[in-house]
Amino acid sequence: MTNDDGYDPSGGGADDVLDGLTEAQRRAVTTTEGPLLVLAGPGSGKTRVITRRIAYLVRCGVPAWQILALTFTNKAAAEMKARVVALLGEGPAGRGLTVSTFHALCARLLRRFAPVANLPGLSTSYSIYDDSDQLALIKATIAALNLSTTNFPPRSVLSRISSAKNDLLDAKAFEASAGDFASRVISKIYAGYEAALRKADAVDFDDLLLLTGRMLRDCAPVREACRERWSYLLIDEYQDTNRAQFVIASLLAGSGGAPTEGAAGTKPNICVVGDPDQSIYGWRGADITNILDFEKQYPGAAVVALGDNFRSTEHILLSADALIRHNKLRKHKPLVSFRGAGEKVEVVLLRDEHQEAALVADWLKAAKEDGAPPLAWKDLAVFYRTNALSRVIEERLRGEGVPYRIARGTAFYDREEVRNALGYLRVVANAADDVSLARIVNVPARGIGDTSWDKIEAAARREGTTVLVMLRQAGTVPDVSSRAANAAAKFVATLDGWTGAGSFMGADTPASLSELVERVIRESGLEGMYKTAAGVGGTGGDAADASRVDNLAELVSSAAEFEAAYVPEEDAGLGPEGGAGGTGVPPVLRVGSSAEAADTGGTPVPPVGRGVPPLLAMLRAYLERVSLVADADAVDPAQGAVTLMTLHAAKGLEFRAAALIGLEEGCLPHSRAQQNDRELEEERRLCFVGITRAMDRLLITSSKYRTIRGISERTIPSRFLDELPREHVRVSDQSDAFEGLDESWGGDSGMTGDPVAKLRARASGMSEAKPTGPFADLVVGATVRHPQFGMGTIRSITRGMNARATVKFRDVGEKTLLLEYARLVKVG
DNA sequence: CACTCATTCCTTTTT
DNA sequence: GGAATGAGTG
Repeated sequence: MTNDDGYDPSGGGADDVLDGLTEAQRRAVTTTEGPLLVLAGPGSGKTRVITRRIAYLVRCGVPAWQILALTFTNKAAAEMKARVVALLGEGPAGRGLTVSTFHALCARLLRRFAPVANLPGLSTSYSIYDDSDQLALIKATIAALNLSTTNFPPRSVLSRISSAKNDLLDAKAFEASAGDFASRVISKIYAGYEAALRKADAVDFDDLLLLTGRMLRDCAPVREACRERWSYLLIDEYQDTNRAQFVIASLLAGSGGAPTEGAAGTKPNICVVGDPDQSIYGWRGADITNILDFEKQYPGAAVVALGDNFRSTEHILLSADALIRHNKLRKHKPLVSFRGAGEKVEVVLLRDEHQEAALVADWLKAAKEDGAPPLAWKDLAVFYRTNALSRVIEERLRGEGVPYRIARGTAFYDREEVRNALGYLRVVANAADDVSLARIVNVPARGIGDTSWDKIEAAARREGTTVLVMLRQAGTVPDVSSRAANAAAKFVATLDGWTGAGSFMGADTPASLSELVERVIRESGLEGMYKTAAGVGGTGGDAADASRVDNLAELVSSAAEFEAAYVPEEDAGLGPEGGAGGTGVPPVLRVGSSAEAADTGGTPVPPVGRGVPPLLAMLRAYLERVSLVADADAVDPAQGAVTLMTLHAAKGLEFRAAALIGLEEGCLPHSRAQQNDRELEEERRLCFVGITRAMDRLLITSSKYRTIRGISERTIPSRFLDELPREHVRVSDQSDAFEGLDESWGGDSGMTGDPVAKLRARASGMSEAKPTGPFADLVVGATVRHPQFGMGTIRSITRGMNARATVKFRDVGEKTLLLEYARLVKVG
């Protein structure tokens, strides 16, 4: 992006990097020494400050390789790097600068230091498991423990484990903290899952952080090597860091993660940038106190607040400001617009989601035309809380011929066909990777079905070896049919053909990465499988399958591209440009160069590349890369279409005009996020993020009825609508427009009182009334008896068709019951 | 062993 | 309303 105005990269002094910055921005850039907290409000030029700061450091004589900048997304990292290069020029000045995501940095540190740091079950060719791999593994673990997936749903077990890892709790620590029965069982699953990961020489996303944090904490030589390499640390989106990331940052910075005391005397050059008001990943383990307590952790830290907003007009910004002021757990910082008053925010109440979609479509068209000059489709966006809301909008936009794209669309590397191909590649790179093997062993169907697999897998477990080893001797496994054994032999032979039986040498071994990928796709039968499904020649086939074939071809080109850019020496070192030679650039991050490392008897490690066939090394690097690219990286509003996305995906982006839909209780404060103030305030921040994405125009809609899971339900307008100041918003009620003239005909300017207030009052009055109809005596808090489960208390209840209640039973825990069948009896 | 039909279960998801 | 499992049949 180049909204960085007229800066001339050819200039040489440090001062030109400051051109055009405000006073506060300037302070954030030039306060280079010691800890610094930058509170960057929305649209305050945060990215510009970060990139200028890096350029300023370099201009002041700091070697670029001493600077480490950490982000959350690859996109942010790439943009940051590009903008720094634009500031410094392509020359040697920026050489060795490390801009990386947390996860990518950790992946490389682990690959580099796993052997030194004594991390059992982790070699340099470890696999990185994503969500679906994790799910497969956790299911297998639950099954191996003879537990049922109904009592322990894999997804929720996984999320428990994930949050434990985010808090740096390993299975043992988790067990120690496990209070109730379910938690103790989960701690067993956790332990089994960990063992399985280590056995497969694999880590999950959370492990990347957990293991790196532990390595930095426990292994002084590695810690020292990192601290020696990087003396200037910069972290973006700090409000979204979790406990593990916090510890990693603290250890890298050199404060040891110890509050106040331990840091005495040291003044690490750590600069964190973020906005507590935009913290929206608490549910994923992000800990907002990391940023709120920064000054406690580093006493005497400099603080710069960037509140000047260059993005949104006044009405929009002040609406957002008024809203966020309702949060209690927050540090206030003033928001000031530099873009003039602009138009008021439009709040419209609609009858149902179809009317809402129609209005949004009309509004988008009008916003496009009304702009001066007229806007492009790509300047427009629609935001919603949950993905399910996009469907109706999509249908309408399609019907009206408005081009749109969904920011979530399955990422390239997430597609089934691509994941299958990558599964083969993972098995090639890591013969212990049983999860990937399970995925692909019978895709396409080659006669090794579930029964044979189970037997071979059980045999492998008995022998304490990997499934692939057992597959090689499938004939000797009892009860495996000769047909399956033959199929297994053929499969193994194909695999060996690609790897030269593990040697990666010999005439038949692919000479390049792209050739390997191509052969895997062809010889595995994947290509043939999808071609058949697509109907060769295109007749009668499925268009989706045709695109699968294309995607496989695309994978080959992605491998070729990677190969072209790949430099083995850089892979061995750290930092994309930490290359060999040059002016004082350390070629490789090395353990054992410091005094302390020598004290602890740290042995210098051989470079990673040593002894590894080049093709294998390249494959590992390639797989690491593709494992770490995520959906959000693909969000690129550069196309000629309206962007539809969740509020979470919208963070960090901006649009000339935006529509925020579904402002209803239960939808924008989401029903699952109203348990406590912390959750509710995060919902409010989510709304804040949505509002502050809009530059010129903002539409907010709320629908009186919404179809949720197939049934139409009466809604209550979101409390957040009440919190928007009426001097900055224009409210209109169109929900009755087609229901006759009895009420508020033409009353869309609020002459007869505020429609939001009226509706909210009316609806909440209704919900407070005594429930009627069946089960009227069952209210939240009531004590009930169940024929099997005994006594309990009602935690929550939903009425209407299929009425359910969640009941906390004294003996058997919480259960959700269908009232129609449960025969609950109220007691007392 | 593979494919099809029914039953279940639903937030958000930077890596 | 819909995707994503699991059971059951060919």
